[in-house]
Amino acid sequence: MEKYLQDAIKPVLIQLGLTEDQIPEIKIENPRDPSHGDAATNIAMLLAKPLRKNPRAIAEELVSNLKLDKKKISSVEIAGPGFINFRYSGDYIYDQLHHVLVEDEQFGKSDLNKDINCLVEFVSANPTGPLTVGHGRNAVLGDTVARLLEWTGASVQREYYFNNAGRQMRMLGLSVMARYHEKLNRDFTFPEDGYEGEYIRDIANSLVEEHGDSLLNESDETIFKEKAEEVIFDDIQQTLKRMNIVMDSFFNEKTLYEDGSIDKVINTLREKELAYDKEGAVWFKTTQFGKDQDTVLVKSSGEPTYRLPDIAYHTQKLDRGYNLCLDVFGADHIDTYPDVLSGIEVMGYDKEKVEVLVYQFVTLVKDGKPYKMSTRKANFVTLDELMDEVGEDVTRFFFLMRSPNTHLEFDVNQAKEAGEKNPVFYLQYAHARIQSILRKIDEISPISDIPDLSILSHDSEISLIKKLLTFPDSVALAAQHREPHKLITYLNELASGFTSFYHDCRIIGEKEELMQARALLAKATARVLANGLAILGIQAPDRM
RNA sequence: GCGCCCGUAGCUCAACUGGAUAGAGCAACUGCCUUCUAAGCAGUAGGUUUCAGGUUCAAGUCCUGACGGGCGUACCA
Repeated sequence: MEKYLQDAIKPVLIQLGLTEDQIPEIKIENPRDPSHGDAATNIAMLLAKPLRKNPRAIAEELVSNLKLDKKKISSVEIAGPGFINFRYSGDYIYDQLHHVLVEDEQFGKSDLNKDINCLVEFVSANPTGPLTVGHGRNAVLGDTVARLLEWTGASVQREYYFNNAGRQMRMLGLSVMARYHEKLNRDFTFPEDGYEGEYIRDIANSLVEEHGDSLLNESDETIFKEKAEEVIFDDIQQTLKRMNIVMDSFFNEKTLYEDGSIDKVINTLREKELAYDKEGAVWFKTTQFGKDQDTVLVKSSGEPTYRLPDIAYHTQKLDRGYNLCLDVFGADHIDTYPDVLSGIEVMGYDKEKVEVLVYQFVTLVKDGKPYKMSTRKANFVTLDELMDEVGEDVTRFFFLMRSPNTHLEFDVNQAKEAGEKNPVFYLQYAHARIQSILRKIDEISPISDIPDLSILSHDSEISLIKKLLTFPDSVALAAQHREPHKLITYLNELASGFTSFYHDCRIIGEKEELMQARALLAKATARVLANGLAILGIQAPDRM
């Protein structure tokens, strides 16, 4: 419809004497206030300046020359400072409602992003411990944005990037080793920055079960580290699966050393004189790209910092043919992003193809007080614990509920409430309620596929239908902004629209024709709720 | 100090990226279950969008400055 209106308006503007490039983008939007019609454009106001005319006069001229299909648009009004408001005709609305039912599980999909071949990299927690609440937001955001992109036609790959070498992993191995000795009542020294979580003991215990005391003579931590990695990765994958997340690939940072990507980056930077040696380390001239300081790429110990593999990783991703690399990470990593972009640009890649989705931190709140969380110490809350407490659907929903750009306060008490206070159930309840009605109708008189929908004329019916029709727009909007919460806002409005309808209009007990039409409207609503919840990765239950 | 993000109802947050009378949920108050699920509905109250300027037909949204909060600013990831 949006396109239809744009295509109708454009020739009129040309007719009014404007050239192709004088015409600004013709924006069609859904007015907030339904009394302003179903679609509106501000084009007349935008043209006021170049045409040096009163916007209302432009609007009038435009409207009088506009040829619109009566079957689609029933009225056009000029309002306020020069808005042009369009109202859909009944025929159009009923036809589109029918369309929802025909498309069914596909309704809401588009080919908006059909040219995008995207790699979404997310979670990417190193296997040093179970996923925590902090990772939760990352995981759910990444997965849901991936789903949104898929719904808009993109082809999407989900990848988990990790590093199982380096200091942190060594520390993990040493921690397990210490616990192993502890378990066998031997002397042990727990490393100073070791991992203190209880899970380390579990890993050590299972080593005792498998190997008895035969590992006591192991002089280095390797075997402990490997066991830890295996157990922890297993645990992480289970947690992800529980959250409805399945990765397509896991990418080990080590690969970048093996395939020469790392050397290539260093060499290229040196050739371009953007990398240099100082005090035994290799530095990247980030000051050339507007930074206050140059940054270290390779430490004097010979170990690279994370920035170097990060750059190599991105070039590698682009080499694999993706035209969009979407990285999801927390606000604390924001500073590395410009360096990576500078790096890949120097390497001759298009930095426009790399996009970052940054999210702010999560605070868990319980009984009105924030949880204290420190990752290294034992007092973090794992994602599994959180899901045990509030459930998987609620967990996903809460992480998606807010704009990624604002801090998220996760109120555990509110999340635990089975009803009223919990916004997830509102959506699921609406769906379950409709299914229940449909089951009952099915017993009385099975729903026909082609009732006369034009019998639907109550305000609640009409506004519900119109709400249903904007679902694809809402999916597209959320996808383009990479902001799933926009879809949640929509679904809340939809559910609210349904409950008003439910309140105002009875279905069962009305005369056959009306019951059939209303049943179909309810069915379409359930479909859209289910599709929306599917994008969010949340169940749409048939009974509650 | 510098960089990024944020400041909207008592609380948690929206506001289609510059549009028309700033909206939801929770908390408070008033009604509504003999009828399709009350995990619900209808209504009341709650605002100088932190403050001060500016840009324009139009500013919560853009610009400048202040104030307040978060994160970063490592040869940690």
